[in-house]
Amino acid sequence: VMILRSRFLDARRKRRNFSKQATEILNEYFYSHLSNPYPSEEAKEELAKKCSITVSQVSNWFGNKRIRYKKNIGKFQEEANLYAAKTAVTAAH
Amino acid sequence: KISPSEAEKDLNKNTDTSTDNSDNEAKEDIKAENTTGNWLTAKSGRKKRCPYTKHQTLELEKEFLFNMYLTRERRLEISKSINLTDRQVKIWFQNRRMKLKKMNRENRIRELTSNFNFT
DNA sequence: CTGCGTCGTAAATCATAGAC
DNA sequence: CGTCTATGATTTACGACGCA
Repeated sequence: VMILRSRFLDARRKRRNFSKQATEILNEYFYSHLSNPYPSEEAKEELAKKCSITVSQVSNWFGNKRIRYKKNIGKFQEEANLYAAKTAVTAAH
Repeated sequence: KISPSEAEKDLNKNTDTSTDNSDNEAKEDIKAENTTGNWLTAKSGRKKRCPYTKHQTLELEKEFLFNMYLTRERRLEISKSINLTDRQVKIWFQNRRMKLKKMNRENRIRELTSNFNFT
């Protein structure tokens, strides 16, 4: 038990990139709210749950995303189009 | 409760309702200028972030251990001794308290999670 | 009105996972 | 495998708001 416990606690120490699904969900929200990409506390909680990460991590992600997007919109254009198309389809039905 | 920092956002807010249905066509114009809203408005005249030295951080950290809140006098002494403005010291303590709060929050959650998994 | 408190964030910087 | 860059986290600095 202690071994499992320490393993669990250690695992938490190393930063891992988020899963592809999590990033997918975060990006969907970001690009579908591009005019005001500031999720409310409630929205953050929901995103955190869906992504299996913490609310703080959601905040970090949006903070990083906003500043990096702003710093180089061109670099994100492809990604933006991709998610725009995706949400358009979703919205369509 | 709804209040938290809504003010700043209000400044950038736009009428979403208009975005939903939108009558496309002229979209391109709107898009080109407005897709990103005004949220990228840069903050003006802000001092550039300047990482503190190890010594400065250590002194601040030591003082924080002694007391989380500073009197004006103590703040002045410290700022002078480590060559920071007293405003910087004030803000450092504010940020440090927020950091502590966050750490406590995380520890609490972690403990609950641990119990769930191992007891 | 002053003045310091929290809260949420911008922006720069740090650390290192991971892509190549 | 060693280099780098992208990515998540942390560190300064404020603006907006609160309370005494």
